[in-house]
Amino acid sequence: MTNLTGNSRRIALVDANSFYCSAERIFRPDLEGVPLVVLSNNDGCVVARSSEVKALGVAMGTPWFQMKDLARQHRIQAFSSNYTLYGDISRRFMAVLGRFVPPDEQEVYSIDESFLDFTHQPQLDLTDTGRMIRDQVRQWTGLPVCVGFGPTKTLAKFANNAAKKQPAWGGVCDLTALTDRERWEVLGQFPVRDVWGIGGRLSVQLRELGINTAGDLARVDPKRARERWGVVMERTIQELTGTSCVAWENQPPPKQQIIASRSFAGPLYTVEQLAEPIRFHMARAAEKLRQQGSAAGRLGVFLETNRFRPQDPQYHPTRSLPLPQSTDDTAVLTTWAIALLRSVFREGYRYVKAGVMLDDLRPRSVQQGSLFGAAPPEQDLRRETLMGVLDRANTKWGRGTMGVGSAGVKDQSGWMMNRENLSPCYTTSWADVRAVRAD
DNA sequence: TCTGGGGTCCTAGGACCC
DNA sequence: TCTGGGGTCCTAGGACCC
Repeated sequence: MTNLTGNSRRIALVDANSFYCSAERIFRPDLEGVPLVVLSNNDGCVVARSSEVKALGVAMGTPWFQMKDLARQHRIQAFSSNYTLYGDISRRFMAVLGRFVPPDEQEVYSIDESFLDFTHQPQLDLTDTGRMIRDQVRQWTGLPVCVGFGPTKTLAKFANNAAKKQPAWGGVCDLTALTDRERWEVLGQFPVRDVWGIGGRLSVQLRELGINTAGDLARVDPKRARERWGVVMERTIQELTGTSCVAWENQPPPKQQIIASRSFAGPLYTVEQLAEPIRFHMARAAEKLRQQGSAAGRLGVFLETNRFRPQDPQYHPTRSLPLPQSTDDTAVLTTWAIALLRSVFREGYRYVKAGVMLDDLRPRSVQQGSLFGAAPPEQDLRRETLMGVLDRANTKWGRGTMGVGSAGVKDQSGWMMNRENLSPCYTTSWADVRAVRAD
């Protein structure tokens, strides 16, 4: 039988429980124990469920309108997603975790998860460390978290999932402290679907082959798995058996693609109507582009009809083009985006969503000048200043304060999203800061 | 009537080039 | 009858993640 800890790394994965729900509860202690969901943009579907709602059998992604009866029956509280709040809570959470390891031994993996590498602190008892992390995060941010330890990232993720599912373990699971036999036993207790990298489709295929548990998968020959499913599956199996294949990324790599899109509040029908959200999304995407110091070499636009209404004629075009010169200029990008919109638009459809994509991103500093049509340097400089002013104004006074053309000013009533149950921005807006009375 | 948004990697086929 | 090899770009789709 394979030795699961042939290498001696000690990796932790810390993950907040029902992060968005827990973030809403921090400033509403009265919601402790109350069934709670957080909804996606447009109040469309459930993206976070408190444990009470999970116990009711509500699946992730359930459309909100389909569960309104259930919600009334069980007095489920629903919040529109408040990413300003969650982003700020996340920063505080990550800062607390950063106290346990040197900076390059923390990898912030997502808004609510972080890897920590304890390999270079062999003196620590990991189960004790896990408990300390839990206590400190709870005390300093109010978030409940679970901690998993393993010799690879995949096993650390697995341990974290195990800790969440086995309340008796007290929110901490250290696979590195177990004997080989115990470890295989734990792997055998959880379905293969719980393994990082095994989604709904693959787990069905695996089960048809009699591979039901994580332990079964760990026993599959990686080479044969590669022939059948590809290199990703091969790496997953190697990680499960203790061989590290997933790189450590303490610095988030620059994005290779930037997308901005939204469903509309209601359907749109004309190219003039669609131009509004396209301008708006292009402004957001270009802002993100400038934030990471990149310029885009390729730009795309896509439209969607409602795929849940088979009775409607369906059309979901996407078209992109290489730009003559890579740029981060909102006005230039918007002009091309509108041209693309006009080229893909067709009359007679009920459009429910539109978006833009920026690809072929490169650092702005090494941008190649184009032989033809390049702007003279002083004009480039003026544009750069203009973009800087625009980004600062939108940061300071709110998105949509300033835009190019009509991106920030026109009527947004037809397509701007619904957010009926938005909580206050307790930590980022002075108007929303909670008052504590001393009497 | 109402069904999220933003990413990654991998594969495969066709066009085209030398 | 015999019908290269290797590379890029583009598009599309499939799978996964949070």
